[in-house]
Amino acid sequence: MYIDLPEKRYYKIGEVAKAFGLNTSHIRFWEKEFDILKPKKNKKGNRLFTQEDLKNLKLIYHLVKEKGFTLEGAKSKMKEKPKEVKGNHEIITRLESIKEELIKIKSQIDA
Amino acid sequence: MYIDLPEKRYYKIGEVAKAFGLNTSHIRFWEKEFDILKPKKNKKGNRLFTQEDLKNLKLIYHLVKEKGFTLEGAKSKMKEKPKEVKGNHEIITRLESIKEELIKIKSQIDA
DNA sequence: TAATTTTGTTATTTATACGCCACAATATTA
DNA sequence: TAATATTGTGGCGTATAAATAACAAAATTA
Repeated sequence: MYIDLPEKRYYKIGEVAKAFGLNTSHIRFWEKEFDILKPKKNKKGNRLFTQEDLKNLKLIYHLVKEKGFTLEGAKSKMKEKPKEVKGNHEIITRLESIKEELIKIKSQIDA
Repeated sequence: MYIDLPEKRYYKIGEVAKAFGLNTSHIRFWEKEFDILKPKKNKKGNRLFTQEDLKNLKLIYHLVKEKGFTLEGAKSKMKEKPKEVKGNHEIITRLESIKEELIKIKSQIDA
């Protein structure tokens, strides 16, 4: 999952969905399920996802799709250990991006 | 969950089910799902649950019913981090029983 | 022996986690 | 401008997962 998105202030639901390989209904469904996921809305009601929202979404994705929690399990995990969960997940995310970097460097050396 | 069972070598499925508040179908269902759960059988085919089986069942129960893992999530968690999972769970179990003890002691002091 | 429990297999039920569609409003592209 | 695309809300449909029930035969227990 998670194709890189360009850096910007707000993302539309379609971009977000595509980046995660989910459809927009799915994103909105998770939004109903998870209190943590609360994108702003503009005057017309369109969702504006911030980087922070993306982080939260990524966390949900991680727990549900990668760790194998039920939605309820993921919710209570986030409620009970918000710091641990968020902290761990940020560390994992950072390590993953470093890994990407290293792989790129390696491929350059090989070339 | 988990009413105490008397100490003995083997437990029948009915006793086990009652102790966990599950029905026997459920136990057999989990047995099919989780490789880790493999009670012996006597010559006639009746299940004989050992203490070790109970531990494993307790662990499954913990992950699925208390932590909120899907069955798949619980399986892969046990596969990927068997020591961590088992170790943690044993520690939790021991601490819980110590807690029980302490509560008993406290109630005696209060009296 | 009679009552209860257990067996494996299969069927059924319930719960979870979405997917899809309708319809309207707005935005983008040709 | 016209056609196409995107977003919204809301509701209904559904695939899969998870749990339970049903069954007759065999075993165990009282």
